[in-house]
Amino acid sequence: MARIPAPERRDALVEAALRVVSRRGIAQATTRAIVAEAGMSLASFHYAFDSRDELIDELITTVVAREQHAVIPEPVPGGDLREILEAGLLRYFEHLRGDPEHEQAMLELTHYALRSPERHPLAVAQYARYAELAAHSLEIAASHAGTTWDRPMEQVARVLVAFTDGLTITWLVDRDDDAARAVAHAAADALSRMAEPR
Amino acid sequence: MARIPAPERRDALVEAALRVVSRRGIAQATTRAIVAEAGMSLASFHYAFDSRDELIDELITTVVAREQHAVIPEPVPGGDLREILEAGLLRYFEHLRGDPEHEQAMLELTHYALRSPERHPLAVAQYARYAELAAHSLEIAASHAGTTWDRPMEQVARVLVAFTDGLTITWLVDRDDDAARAVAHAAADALSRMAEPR
DNA sequence: GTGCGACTGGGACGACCGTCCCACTTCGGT
DNA sequence: ACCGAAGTGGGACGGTCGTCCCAGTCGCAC
Repeated sequence: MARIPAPERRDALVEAALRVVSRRGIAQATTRAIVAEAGMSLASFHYAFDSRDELIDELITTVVAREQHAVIPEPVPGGDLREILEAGLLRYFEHLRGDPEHEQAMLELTHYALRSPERHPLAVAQYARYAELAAHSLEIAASHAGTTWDRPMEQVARVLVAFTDGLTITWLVDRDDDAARAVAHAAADALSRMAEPR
Repeated sequence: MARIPAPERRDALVEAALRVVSRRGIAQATTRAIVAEAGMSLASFHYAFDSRDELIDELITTVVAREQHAVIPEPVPGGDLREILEAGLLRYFEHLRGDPEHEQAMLELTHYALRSPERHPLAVAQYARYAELAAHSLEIAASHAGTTWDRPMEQVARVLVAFTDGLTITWLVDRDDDAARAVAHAAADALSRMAEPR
């Protein structure tokens, strides 16, 4: 096997772990499965990481830091706030449809982190990151629509995160595209009513 | 040990399994942990069930059939539709706050079912049940408010389920009561705009 | 009361888990 | 050229998992 410095091997293992979690779930993401996915031997795993827990923690941290599927990157030309928000939510939905396993993996990682006190902060950080991305999108949306949020943006962002999450889980279960679009429509409606014309 | 007929033992094991899953997560719901919770010996498990998978399947089926935390059981006297819906969502939120582990367990069971093709229908049935309960609540709400839904109720119910789920996960992560109430408010707002005066 | 089917308990099985050990190979600095 | 550090591979460890076996015990129909 090619000789790879430990730091690079850590990265490769994290990527392999993400693929395994996405494809088979976190319960199946054993050291052996991850190592096989990365094409390494078992010893290389514990040369790069002290433990599986350490890898999972780094996986969550990495994937959260990388998260960028901003809900509203490009505004609808000439649209009002509600239309811009809905377009953003639909854009997220298309992202979800394109890679359902990734969002499923993110959700599983959240629940995994939620189960142990020392990992709970990772889940909190994950959703704080979501809220940050949501706030950024909302800022752009309001600016393009010429409106101002009628309460602290963090609160609006939290609502958007909740709506997005609800859309995700329900669609992952029933794969009902029309229903998901209805959720996006309703969510955009509710959010747009949290703003006032500037 | 007391002699218990197999059918009753099945029930007791399902109840014990639910407690274990709620308290420690489905990954920790091993045959030994469940049997210890139920105060039985390991052999009794496989006398009542062919396999752990069979128990988990029955656990999901049972707990879904029992699910009843209707979102809007009692209408607000004199309130309009939006207020009734918000009161119902807040009622659900109080239920969630009272037993967070149960909702966390339900979510974990969903993700567990989602991971194997033969169990996927269980998750679909779970969310179909949620939608059924939601539809029932919406029916009551609309009737008390003197309004009619402007689209098939199943669609409105699906949106309510998504909103409820989003509220649940985000609150389970950050335990932010005010944020959850804001989600309830926004969700009620969006839903109420899917109805017209009768 | 006796027999037979229902139920119980303890112990064992093979498989798989995370982790570790150690002899070996390769590489970069001198 | 060499030497220590860095990286590699295979195999083994103890532990836990789901499952199974079997000798034993209970309760009920006759």
